[in-house]
Amino acid sequence: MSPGLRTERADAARNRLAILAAAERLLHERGAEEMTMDQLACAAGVGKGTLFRRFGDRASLFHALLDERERALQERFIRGPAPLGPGGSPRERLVAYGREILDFIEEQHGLLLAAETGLLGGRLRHPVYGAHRAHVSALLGEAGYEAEQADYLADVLLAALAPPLIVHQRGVLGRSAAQLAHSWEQLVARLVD
Amino acid sequence: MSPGLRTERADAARNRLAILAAAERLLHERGAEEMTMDQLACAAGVGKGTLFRRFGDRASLFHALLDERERALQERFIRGPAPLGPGGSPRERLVAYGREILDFIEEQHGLLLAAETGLLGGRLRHPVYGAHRAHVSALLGEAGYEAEQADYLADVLLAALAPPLIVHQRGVLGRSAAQLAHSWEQLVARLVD
DNA sequence: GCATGTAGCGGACTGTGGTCCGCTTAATCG
DNA sequence: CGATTAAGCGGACCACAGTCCGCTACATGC
Repeated sequence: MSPGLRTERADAARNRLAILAAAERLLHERGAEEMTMDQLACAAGVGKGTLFRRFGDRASLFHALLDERERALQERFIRGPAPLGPGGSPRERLVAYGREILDFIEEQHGLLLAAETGLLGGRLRHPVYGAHRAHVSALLGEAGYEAEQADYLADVLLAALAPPLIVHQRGVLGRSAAQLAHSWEQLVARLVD
Repeated sequence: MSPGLRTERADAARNRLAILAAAERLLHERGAEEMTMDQLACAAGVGKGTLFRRFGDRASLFHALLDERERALQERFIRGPAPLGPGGSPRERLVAYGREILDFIEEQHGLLLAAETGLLGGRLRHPVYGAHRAHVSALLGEAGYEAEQADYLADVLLAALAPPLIVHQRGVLGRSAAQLAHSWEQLVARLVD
């Protein structure tokens, strides 16, 4: 996949791929919740130390698994076709952005929740959050908000699309995906224009 | 404090108070993060089993410690004086509500973050969340929103006031308490009236 | 008081995330 | 090639949350 630094040792690369492949398989068989790091190390045929050396901690492993799809998602709203990508009004783009995130959560909620279990701040301090925040804030800036309020509102809008909240609304509260998309659209309409 | 059920055994009550007192003390000396359940059991002079029998898990212990202050907070916005309590317009009450929550987080952030570490949904499925949600949703209803959108917006507004987000904005992003209060007011102004 | 049933106790135990450190082995250089 | 070196390996180990179950002692009826 990624060429990586030229100095990655052959066995290291082999193990990294083995771990990712084994993780993918275990996630498919059991859920993310049931997969333990010991099981994964065993299934990948590596020691536990190797696992943690490569991925740091459990949450980061899930981030690594999401990485490819996350990258594609970012590509779509930064350089993809309108209304999600450049070309539409800020309002159209924000509405499309929300729909896209809701779809993404619909497909990846298992991984997303599992990746969320870092104690301090969760996803807030992850670089990925910064990219989304910058995007939303820029759209709000285009829509006429002053920079500081745009940043603030970006945090608010992203909080409204946070995986744990969406999953709660979908599952516990019984909201349909369509209802959430509609409510999001009304929210954006209130804030932009 | 609470009279409790008449059938609470004397030793049980004694232990409950000892645990809460010891927890309060340890939290003051070390932080919430550094306090382990073993230490607490030891400091309170009880077995670990007793600790978990009474409080269920670590997060619930912190909820119990917050309970009194949380109850007082709810009392203030449900039955207290305006503009927080009944008497003002929905918009005034929502602005005051946000300020109150921001103050509350400012004082209790240690406990609030520690109480947040439940895997599934965090505070979303706690009864306390339901009370806040009902309050905010009712105010939005008064302001003219239809019930479903009011519920949705209540979730969004509460997400904007979630302790991890506020702590992140205050600490990492360097926003002042006054800036956050101001941004909140602008947000409410956009959504109500 | 004393017997009796049971709520509550406590600490040994378990499962899991994460660390440590002596050993292995891939890459590099002569 | 063989020697050198350090990146990488792996599994024993640790800390901590949460469980289990035989024992204790509180409340209740006599």
